[in-house]
Amino acid sequence: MSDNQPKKEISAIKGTRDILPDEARLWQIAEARAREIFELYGYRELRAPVIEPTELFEKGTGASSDIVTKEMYTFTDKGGRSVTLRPEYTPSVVRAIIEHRLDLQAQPLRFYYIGPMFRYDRPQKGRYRQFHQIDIEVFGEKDPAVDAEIVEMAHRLLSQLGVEKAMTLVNSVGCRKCRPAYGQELRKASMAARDRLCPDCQRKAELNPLRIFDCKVESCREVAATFPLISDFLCPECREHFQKFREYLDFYGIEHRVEPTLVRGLDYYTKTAFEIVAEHLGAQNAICGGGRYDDMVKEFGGPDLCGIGFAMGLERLLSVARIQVPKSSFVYFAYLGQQAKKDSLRLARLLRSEGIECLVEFKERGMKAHFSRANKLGADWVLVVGEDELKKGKFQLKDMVNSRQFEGSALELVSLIKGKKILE
RNA sequence: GUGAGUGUAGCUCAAGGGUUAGAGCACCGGACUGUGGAUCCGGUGGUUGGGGGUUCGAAUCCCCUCACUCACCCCA
Repeated sequence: MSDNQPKKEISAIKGTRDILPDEARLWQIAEARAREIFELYGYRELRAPVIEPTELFEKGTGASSDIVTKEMYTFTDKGGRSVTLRPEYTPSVVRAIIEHRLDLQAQPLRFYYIGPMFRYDRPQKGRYRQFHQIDIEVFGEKDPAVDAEIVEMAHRLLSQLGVEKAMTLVNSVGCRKCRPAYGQELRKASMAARDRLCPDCQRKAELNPLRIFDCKVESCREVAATFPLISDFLCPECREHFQKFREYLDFYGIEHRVEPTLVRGLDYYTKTAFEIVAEHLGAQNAICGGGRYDDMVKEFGGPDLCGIGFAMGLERLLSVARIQVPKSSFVYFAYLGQQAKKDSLRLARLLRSEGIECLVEFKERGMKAHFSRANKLGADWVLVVGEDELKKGKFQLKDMVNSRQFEGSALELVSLIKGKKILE
């Protein structure tokens, strides 16, 4: 035991942070808007645990994905089970559907959830180890109209939160019938051009040729321009689905750009993949990402139930949102003496039961100090409780914004405060 | 995991080898014992991220380490 260890202050662990009250207010508003909007479209909240068996993600997210291979918070619990803090939400919902036979309910099923996710990444702007997602999923609806509807719903939320210049990128990644052929062709092309690629892309040619498309090196871009595109390989069914999806987007008046190289990092997507990107977010500019995953439920041993959904990153969303915080108003009690303190406490109970926020501080102060304090705290009203008031049963109420003062009984002042609240 | 940048008071920043590391804001108190914001005065607050080295002398120069930030990778 060494006693000269450098004293180290305990701080939040890397990639996590505290959301202090001023900021938490913005979170509350954003979350409330999301819930309101999703409920308008028939979505209902489904809360799954933060912690799940590790195999859920190995199977669902994909054993070869970056998330599973190097970004999961995985540990062994006291019972010897391997458990993981969820890095994403979709596999949990799929698990819940199968476990509770939710597929027996009338379809389509629509769920939403808001909560923390965990990924052991190196933190940077817009990327944290504990981050928060707004997640929605629809099960049992094959019609591409629903693909467009969730994009439209995402845009409604963004516009409610004052997010401007959000660009929608769309693609179809095909299905198990048509995608493999494309993968082979792309690999063939990239391997053939290997010696003209940068070292980084030479590695990608073997591991994930799709990533060569977003290399910034000019020579790589030239090479990549000659590569085949998924759009030329889509089977008739996928092609039609993608076309209808885009028709519905046009129907909704949602501007979008086809991004033939948009694949998303998760293995399970089929057909539709999309992303919404925003400005001023730095390198991590995707504010929302989603797509269709028609095979996942079945692969988990469940019924043949198609799915589609998206996730929005709350941290990223809030960094581009412009949220008006409604002004709250409260009454500060300026009392003089022990008796008045108790009367203040009693009056505050009355006002609170009328829905009025009250603050009675326990430290005794002079009248000047009370007002000074009330001003600093941003009180809208100061209720003066002193000997004179107690004798008369009438109190002085000062409007701190207009510097006007009123006198009245407790009930008269209640209606005065409530009346003003309604006017605002 | 790789690379770069930054670490001085709660916050924003000075001091660039030379007394006891300063200022503004914030906080607490006073001028002002029944009425706020302004002004003035005073006060609390620092092992200069941590450790080692060079030097008569280190916040300052060197090495190590930690933290934060941004980027790569990947993604929300």
